[in-house]
Amino acid sequence: MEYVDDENMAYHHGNLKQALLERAAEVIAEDGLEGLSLRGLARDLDVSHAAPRRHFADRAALVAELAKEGFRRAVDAMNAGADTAGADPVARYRALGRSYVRFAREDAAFFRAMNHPEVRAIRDHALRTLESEWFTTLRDGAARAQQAGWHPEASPEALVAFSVAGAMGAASVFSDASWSSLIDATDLDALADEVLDLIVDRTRTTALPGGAADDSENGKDGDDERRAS
Amino acid sequence: MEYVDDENMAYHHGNLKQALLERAAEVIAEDGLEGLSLRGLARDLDVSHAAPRRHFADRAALVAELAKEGFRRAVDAMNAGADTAGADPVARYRALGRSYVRFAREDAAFFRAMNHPEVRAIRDHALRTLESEWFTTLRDGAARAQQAGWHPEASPEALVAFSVAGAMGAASVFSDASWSSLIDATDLDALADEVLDLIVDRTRTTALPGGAADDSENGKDGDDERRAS
DNA sequence: CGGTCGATGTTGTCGTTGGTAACTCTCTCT
DNA sequence: AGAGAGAGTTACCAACGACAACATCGACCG
Repeated sequence: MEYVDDENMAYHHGNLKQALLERAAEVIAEDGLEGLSLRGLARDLDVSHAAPRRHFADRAALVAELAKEGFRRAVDAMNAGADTAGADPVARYRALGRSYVRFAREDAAFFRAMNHPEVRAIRDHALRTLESEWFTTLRDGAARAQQAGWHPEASPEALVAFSVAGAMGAASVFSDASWSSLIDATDLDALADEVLDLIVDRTRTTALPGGAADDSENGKDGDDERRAS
Repeated sequence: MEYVDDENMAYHHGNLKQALLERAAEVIAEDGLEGLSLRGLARDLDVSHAAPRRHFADRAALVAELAKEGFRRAVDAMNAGADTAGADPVARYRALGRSYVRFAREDAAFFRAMNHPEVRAIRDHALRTLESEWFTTLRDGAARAQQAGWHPEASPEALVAFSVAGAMGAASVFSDASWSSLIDATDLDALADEVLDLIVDRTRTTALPGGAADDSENGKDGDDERRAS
């Protein structure tokens, strides 16, 4: 089965599975998940309508695969973002959220797939595992931020629920053109940063005896990357 | 056309339109929007598969009608909630959010309909108007809270985006069993209240010279109703 | 070198759904 | 009484997901 390297082959498509996933992401980016059909994908790739079945048991399996990739990308982006934010747990936590919102905006097709009700109803084990991995990433970030003095008065469960709600809400609002259009803003990325400052409110951080949270005063825009859209 | 009063009539169903909407809400509550089909509704109501067409041009029109009702209920609930919260704009704003989350939990079928991607893509004028009415309710609440001293440092646009994100995020998380299951909590209503306290952080309210915001010290649980789930 | 075999793709078919058209029944109004 | 509108019915079509049976290609093995 190792005759695949890069390009197309005669009868066998060569890498139909990957091609299906890529085309599906394009379709979702254009028309949303509702506009995705297996037969449509097959047409777009010039294969027969039953060809996709060799690679995905059903439509749900295909979109589950996209959602899984989405969770992987989200977690990677969040970890990478946190790592560029330095050592302060609160700054790292904010970068976590910032990277997630950015992921939702840039990889909107994957974000949509992950959060579509139709996909959320899928009980695929690998998918749920990746979802809980994403959740754990966010939860641990919140816990570490709290240990560093952020919102010490809040219960850990409330803080994690607040984190999920804030991350999901911000990502949804800023990745959905229909929501953004209600908001009067020219630079959505800058606005997203302001919203993140309201979620990760540094004034609610009490300095702790340990010196780990000391460099939190490099300003609210401590992250090094700025987008130029 | 006034032979309709309460119950069924022989050949004509009598109030098929309302029956369709009610049954549709039930189906959505059970199986989500994905499980809703016009033919299924017709079967459930013992009418022919084409009967719904007399009342709804297509499936989108039916679910748009549900979504519209959802926005009406949400706005009503939010206004009613604010009115029970007294005069302090910050308390009113918090009650606004609290009522919205509560609406999302109690009228989950309508909430799902309002926020389903398939419905969000509908360009129905009345629907969009009601959506923007909901948005305005939230925006005005946030603006008044800010005028009363809440988050004076934030830009109005950021504050409204933060409000939408927080409200949508909290409502989504607490109305979706699959999300709630990730969070370790026994009393979701109490947890939702804690999350609301994190969103509407009263410690970020600076007392203003005008006395309008003076009675804000009736505590964070100033709302009179408590749910017993 | 020829044959088997599994992976991959194709054609054909079925049931369900949304959507449309043409027809029928019932009530109302003149 | 009869026209006409409202509401429901039957019949039909296209698209889709799913499934089964068949065909083709390359790999591997004797």
